[in-house]
Amino acid sequence: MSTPLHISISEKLRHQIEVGEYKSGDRLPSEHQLMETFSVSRITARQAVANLVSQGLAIAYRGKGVFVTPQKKVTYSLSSPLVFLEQDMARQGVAFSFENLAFESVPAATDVAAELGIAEKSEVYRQKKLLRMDGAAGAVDISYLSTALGEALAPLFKRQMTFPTLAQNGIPVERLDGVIECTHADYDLSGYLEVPLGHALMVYRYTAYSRDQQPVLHGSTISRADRFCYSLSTRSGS
Amino acid sequence: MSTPLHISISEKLRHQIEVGEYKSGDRLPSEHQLMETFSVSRITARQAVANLVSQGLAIAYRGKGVFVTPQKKVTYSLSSPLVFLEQDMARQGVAFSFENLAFESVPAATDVAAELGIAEKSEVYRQKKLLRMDGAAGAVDISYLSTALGEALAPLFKRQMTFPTLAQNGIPVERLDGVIECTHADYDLSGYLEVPLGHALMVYRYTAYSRDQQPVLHGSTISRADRFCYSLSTRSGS
DNA sequence: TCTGCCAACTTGTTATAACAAGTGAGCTTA
DNA sequence: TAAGCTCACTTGTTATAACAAGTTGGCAGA
Repeated sequence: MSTPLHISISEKLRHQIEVGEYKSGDRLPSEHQLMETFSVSRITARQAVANLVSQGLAIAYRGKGVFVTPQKKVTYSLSSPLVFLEQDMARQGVAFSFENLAFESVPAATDVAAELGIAEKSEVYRQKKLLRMDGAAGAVDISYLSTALGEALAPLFKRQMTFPTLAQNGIPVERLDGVIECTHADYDLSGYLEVPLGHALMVYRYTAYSRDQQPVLHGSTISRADRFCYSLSTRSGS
Repeated sequence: MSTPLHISISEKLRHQIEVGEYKSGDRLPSEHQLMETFSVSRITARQAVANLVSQGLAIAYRGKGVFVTPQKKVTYSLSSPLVFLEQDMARQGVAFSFENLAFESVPAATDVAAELGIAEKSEVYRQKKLLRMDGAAGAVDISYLSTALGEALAPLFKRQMTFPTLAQNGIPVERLDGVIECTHADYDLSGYLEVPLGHALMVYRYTAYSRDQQPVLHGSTISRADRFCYSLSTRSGS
């Protein structure tokens, strides 16, 4: 066996949770029951449970047992996770505008598929944008953004693409107390989405260029529905 | 001993990381070395290391060792994580305003201290706000918010408290294409913060009330600096 | 010198064992 | 009946032990 026993067991339990065999708030088998069911030691059974707990799918209470993490509807609010680079620029007092280059259906690249948890080359939607910095010396293209959307998010983006604000290819920007604030009007998809737990929704990538067209920053944001509402992880490097 | 050995050991290691005794990318003592240093079994030494790994402070490589998670500057953007409830309301087309009730230094409650990773009853800053919904029938208090801030964030909030927009006890709200959008002017703390890895920064709590003053929603958001930029987890329930 | 193997060291997995500590049902006792 | 205790069950902590598997440096041999 290449896969460890505790992984097999926790994956089996995770599957049972996902298909509803164990529902929200249900008690999972005790360590002793797992030992007998899978003929493993307590260490292994414990490790399997620990995997689920560390991933937030279960909570353990001493003396009581291990329970599926109680959850209500998992809603995914669509506005904030989309605006990392834009917010950063706005905060630095940089005026900018966008040009939407493409919104197309493409096969998922290997790394994107891995991050979204879907099969390689399955269909994702890619939104490409050009970010222009509007300086005194005229507009300069400083960024290229590529957003890969999974199935769950794509329909909302498609609908949004027909909105007037997006058709104008620009983001309303206004000045407030000396701080330029992006209002994200074209990002406000005004809705919630019920999505599977742990499901990655979007890979958001950008490359920022200096004024002499040298790349100075790569970044990526993966938005993921977790047991609460959603989590973001942003990695940026030179 | 009330505190488990593996907790003591991982806390000691965490402290050594935080004071720079082990720097970013350094190799931590091996399990065998920890066994000898602290006179514990390998299970305990392993558990101590696992604590650090699960918190993102260290990464283990089989055959090589355990290393402090390499990190660049970890910057914490201050605007987005503060506006969950407010954004939700704005998206639903509800006009609202705030009243700041208090900004005070208080001892951390047990659960808050646990979430912030600080000692119980150590000092945190609590901001209390009353959220008013402005309906046709007049203003109704619908929410009570309590934000507990750790040491890292508190100074910025203190400075912010003197800003004119906050002194007016309201958030600028404006109408855009039929959607009321909160501009978060008083939340834009316009700065970055370098914070320790894995450090929880803020516990943001709110309770929403229906018009007949019945509580209908509790929520909490913990913002935490992780090895990328930051992560948010929001839990809401009835 | 270069190649290849091996030994030492590392973390990962798994088993057996014992005690600690929290929970809850049920029984005993007043 | 009601209070309190006990016991069975639960997870938490810790020890000893062995093997698996990945890494690295050194040594032997070509």
